[in-house]
Amino acid sequence: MYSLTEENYLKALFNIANETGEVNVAVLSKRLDIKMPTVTNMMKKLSGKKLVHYESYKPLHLTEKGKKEAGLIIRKHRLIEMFLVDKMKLGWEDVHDIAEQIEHIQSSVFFEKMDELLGYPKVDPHGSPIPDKNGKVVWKEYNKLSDCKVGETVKLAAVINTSSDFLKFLNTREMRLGLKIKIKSIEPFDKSIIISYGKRQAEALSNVVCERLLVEKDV
Amino acid sequence: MYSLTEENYLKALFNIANETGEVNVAVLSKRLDIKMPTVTNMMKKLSGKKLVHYESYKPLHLTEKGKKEAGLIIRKHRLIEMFLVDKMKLGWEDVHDIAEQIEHIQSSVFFEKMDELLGYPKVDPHGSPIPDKNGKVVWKEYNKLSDCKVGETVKLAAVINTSSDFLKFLNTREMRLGLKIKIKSIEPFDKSIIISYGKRQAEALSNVVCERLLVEKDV
DNA sequence: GTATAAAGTTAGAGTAATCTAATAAAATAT
DNA sequence: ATATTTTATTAGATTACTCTAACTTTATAC
Repeated sequence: MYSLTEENYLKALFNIANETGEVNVAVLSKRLDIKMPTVTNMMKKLSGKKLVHYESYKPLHLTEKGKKEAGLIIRKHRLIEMFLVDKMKLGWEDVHDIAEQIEHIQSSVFFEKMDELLGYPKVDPHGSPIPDKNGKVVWKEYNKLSDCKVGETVKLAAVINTSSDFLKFLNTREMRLGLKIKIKSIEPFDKSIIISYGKRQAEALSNVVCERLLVEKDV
Repeated sequence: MYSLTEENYLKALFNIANETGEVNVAVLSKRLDIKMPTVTNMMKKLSGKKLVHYESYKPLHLTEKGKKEAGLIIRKHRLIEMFLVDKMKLGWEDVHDIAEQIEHIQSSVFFEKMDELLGYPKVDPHGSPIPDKNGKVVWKEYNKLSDCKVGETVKLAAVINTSSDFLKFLNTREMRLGLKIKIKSIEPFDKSIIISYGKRQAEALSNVVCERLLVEKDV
């Protein structure tokens, strides 16, 4: 259908738009580690295929068709991540790179079976929503841990910016999705916080970490 | 390491050599559905990488290095087929095309985990041996069903030339690996045979089919 | 509001893998 | 032994994706 290269551009456009709202050539170029002129060329190509709205010197937008295609690729990616963690017992810090490769496979039966075996999951191992079969994705409204108040008890629902290093850091603190966390105090100076959870009565987390942790409030 | 394209050439060279002994440009061209001049070019390239012994107008041979690399790719392919049948419950007629795509993935942890989950299998769902971690493959000495004598009882061990159509044909006859088969009679004229197995007391099989079924004699 | 910086585009070139057309070598048939 | 067919190679073109260098447009700073 679409080339591996095209799929990677679509996915990046979709993800950057979700993370930061606006996508331009420079940002896309950095994300994909591809030089700007190459990105411009590809935007013209994808525009010709009605996947991207492209106008010179303007921000980039996926068309509805482009969003759907991107959503379907991300659906595959997240299903695979779920499969690798749930069925193959790999760590959540290890699955991204593998999923990145398998996501380009063309085989409806393979992904349908995977979905079925997993029990039609709604989120991936990092708490990100899995788009439906039409590529549509619904984000639940979570709060950042950094926006919570002292005394609140919350449940860890998702992590932002799932770099392997960050996930390994969470592993050393025995933090995983579903964990109930109580906010014990917040340091006004640097916004670092002290939390308690499980057997740990006083773990300190920097604001940088807390901004990457999404929680549900009604526990 | 090697490109997807290079891997496909290596695999084809390996497989054709195993099936028919000699590989030349014309045969390889047909197998890969790639024109002969392109194949010649690639042979020179692979020769430069010490994967193929190439001399103009001579048959093609993998080097030891080439055999190892090809064996490792086929190892991945067959492990994946086993995984798809065993763990994902896909039919043995459906797994080849999917494995063909996943086999190019680079991730030692993924394939090691797969091997472990499968209990370190020695053969794939079609009875073909899975090369070891050095790419070495050992073929068991099987007999063709077409070479067996009347009265013998044998066990179905492997199938040759695993096209989807042939496997679907076997499905309709409820034939699968491990099946015990008794040869009831052989028609001298066309070498078709009558066998009995399971609940089936008299199934007729053409010689074409029997030549594709490999069996073990000591049951 | 002009100067500088950042972002974006155009033009031209390179690489990997493919093709077609023409030619050459080897194998086969008469 | 020559003619024909099959197999293989050479030469040159094409496509997809990438790059660098040079130039243009837009944004930012003072």
